[in-house]
Amino acid sequence: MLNGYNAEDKVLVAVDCIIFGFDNEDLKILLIKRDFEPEKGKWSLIGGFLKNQETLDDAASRILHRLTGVHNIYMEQFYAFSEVDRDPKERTVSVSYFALINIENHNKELIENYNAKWFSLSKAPKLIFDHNEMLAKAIRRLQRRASIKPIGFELLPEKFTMRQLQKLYEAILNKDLDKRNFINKINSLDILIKLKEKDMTSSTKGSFLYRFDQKKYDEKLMDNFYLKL
Amino acid sequence: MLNGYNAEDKVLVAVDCIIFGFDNEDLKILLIKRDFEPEKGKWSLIGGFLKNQETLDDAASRILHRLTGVHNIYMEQFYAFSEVDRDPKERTVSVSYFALINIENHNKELIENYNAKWFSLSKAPKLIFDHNEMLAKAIRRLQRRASIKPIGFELLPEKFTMRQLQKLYEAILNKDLDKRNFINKINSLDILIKLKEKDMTSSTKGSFLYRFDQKKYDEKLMDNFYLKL
DNA sequence: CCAAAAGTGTTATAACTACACCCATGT
DNA sequence: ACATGGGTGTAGTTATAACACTTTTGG
Repeated sequence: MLNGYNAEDKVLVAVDCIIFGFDNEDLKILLIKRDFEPEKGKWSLIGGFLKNQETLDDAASRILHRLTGVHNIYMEQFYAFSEVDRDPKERTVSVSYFALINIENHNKELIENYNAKWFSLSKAPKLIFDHNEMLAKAIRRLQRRASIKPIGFELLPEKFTMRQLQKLYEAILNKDLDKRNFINKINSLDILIKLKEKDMTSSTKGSFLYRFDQKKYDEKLMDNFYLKL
Repeated sequence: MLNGYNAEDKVLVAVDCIIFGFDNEDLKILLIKRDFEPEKGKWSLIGGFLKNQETLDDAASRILHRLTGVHNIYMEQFYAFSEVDRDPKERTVSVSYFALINIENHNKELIENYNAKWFSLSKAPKLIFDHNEMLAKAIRRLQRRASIKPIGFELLPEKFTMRQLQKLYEAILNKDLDKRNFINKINSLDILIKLKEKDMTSSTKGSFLYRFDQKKYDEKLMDNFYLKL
């Protein structure tokens, strides 16, 4: 390596992850009770520091894996927070990621060992530092993403019912949707496979299960869902 | 200050700015010819390093002001780039901002002193490091922003004609728009003030000038322009 | 036979797209 | 008188929003 930019300041770079999950009713986030100073014992997002030899994505994956035991979690970087005193201990810039995880599909013991807990969005506690601000921004980003491309399947089990999907979107967008309009809209996207099986747990009649069709989705390149001018 | 997180790695944090301008024909970006190693003499985005006692927004403002002489430039943080070897000299994480500037409204001498130059997007040269990737991402972000809220007035003089505005949107979205539909759409937003004056430079008939009405815009809280489900 | 959730279509309204001619003025 | 860019309206199409009843079956 060439000799560096000596005169410049170096700072700590943290990665904080907003982990969203869904329990068929509410949108939830995973928080940990912090076990070191400062702010020991307070609720916090899951985070860690960027190492010299990894990218931010690497760091986020590492942090998510350490807590949940799961690899290949859907995640997306969304903002760098940099108030000078945001961490009272030392100047730290934090790059935030949001992640979507199937709430059934992670290592419960790991999470318990980390003093982690799922909270409904509406019941989230006060968090350390600027983490509430991060959370608010993450929710807005998730809402936009969900309106723009059919994200969110990551939050459901592999097979799911229309009603589950609708409830998920209602939870993300924080408003009620009309059942028929929702189904028509989803069907018009033509990215789900309707299975022959039914889920019998939610009603006597049972409701058909669907799978997300990644192949069809990729073919359609659903990237331009924006309001067109 | 409490004593720090000693075991953690610190890195350099850079801020790189994609500065968009508009000359009534093309969307342009401002680039500088780099006058220090590595990659001396190559074209580059405008950047600098984050200092210990400033936020990322502060750093971006400082960098933009130093180059253009202008304060209060519209800017928006959009992504942190962190490939380990993106800067061969030293490990650097770069947080990118895009900025919109009225191309007439900056200090031309300053820009010349910095070896800076406006390039049409279609004629942008190869840039150092990962700056082409940053540029591509900035363009996509700008396009989305322009579809979502009436950004872009920042790129025009205070008084402008409908035709100028249309050309700007055509340049941003990189496609032709229908004159009548465009005007109807803009008028339906009801955020412009039609002035009595005409601009006589572009035609014999002259065309009416408009101003952006910040107050009306704020009242309307035009934040939910997204595809609704 | 009834409670509980699933499933299914139509109509009214709003938004978007495509499209062509006249106007004003300087040269 | 003509060349140049400015200005204007409508009709067809598509997307969205509002709305209520029937089906299934376990208890």
